[in-house]
Amino acid sequence: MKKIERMNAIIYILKEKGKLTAKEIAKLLDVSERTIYRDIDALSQIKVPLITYEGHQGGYEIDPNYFIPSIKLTEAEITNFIILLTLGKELKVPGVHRDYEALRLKLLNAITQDGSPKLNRFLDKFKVYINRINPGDYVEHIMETIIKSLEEEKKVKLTYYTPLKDTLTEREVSPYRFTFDEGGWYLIGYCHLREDKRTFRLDRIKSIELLHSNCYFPIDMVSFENESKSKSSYHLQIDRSFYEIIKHNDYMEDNKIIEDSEFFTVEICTDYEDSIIELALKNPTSVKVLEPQSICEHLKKIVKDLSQIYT
DNA sequence: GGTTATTGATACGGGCGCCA
DNA sequence: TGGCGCCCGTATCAATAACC
Repeated sequence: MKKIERMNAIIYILKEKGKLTAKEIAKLLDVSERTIYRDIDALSQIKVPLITYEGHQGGYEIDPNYFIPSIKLTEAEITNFIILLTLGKELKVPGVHRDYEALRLKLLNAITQDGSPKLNRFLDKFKVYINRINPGDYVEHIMETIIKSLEEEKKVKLTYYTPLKDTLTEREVSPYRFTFDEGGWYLIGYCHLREDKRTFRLDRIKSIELLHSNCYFPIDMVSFENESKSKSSYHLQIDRSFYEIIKHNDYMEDNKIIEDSEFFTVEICTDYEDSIIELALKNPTSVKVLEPQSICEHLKKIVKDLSQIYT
């Protein structure tokens, strides 16, 4: 076993087994105690946080928080990580957006010198467009606080901006879920001020503080876990060739052709009602809403309002 | 084959805990 | 409090392996 391999092995052994004497480590690695002393010395020189206990019942320990960078990534894996990092930046994942450059450089630093420019050329040509909403800045440490609150099941205290009333309110929240939806990040939880479930857009949280008190959810909110957006059924008449274009879109995930003639008559089950309306408005010659009637009426009203404005 | 690095064996000093 | 055992720290020397 090479010295560097043995040094790694000592770290792993101490991480796994806790405190051991040089004699015990030597026995495990089948080398002399003296060799272990030299390895321990070498580890100390490279700032591995070893704890030494001298005397009776002495030995060596390693700081339990010491992180072992044991994963050697291939260039392909690094590329994938940087793509994910870029997605994280474009999705404005709190923290990732802020630390993007430092993280990107760390990953680039892990690949060969000739691999780095190649990857940069690719990244220059890699673009992600998230155009649903464009969230503002997040308050500092929002991500860390949310992660901690969800991990430890502790309440948070928020200062939340409500644009409709142009007001700031302070409220205690028991966080339940952290989600990304239609271009924005949201914290869902039980609001103790409103005594109800609320969804908080992250960029409207103006301050956040982790509280010591445990989360509380009323019994009738236990169904939180199984909650899902209610899906509705829509019947659309769609041009056959246009169907081929849109059939893999999100809102088409749960669709079936119920009549196959000059046009397809398609039943779609989705919670993306806005997308159905937008689809019908943008493509009147290719898409016609048949059901529900409420959507047809809604479309008529939009068209009527538009025709009055743009006479 | 010479040089350098690594390893093993041995010895000694000193810290620490236990115990009479 | 001092002896004892256990262990870490350091030094030295010789043997061996790796490298040029």
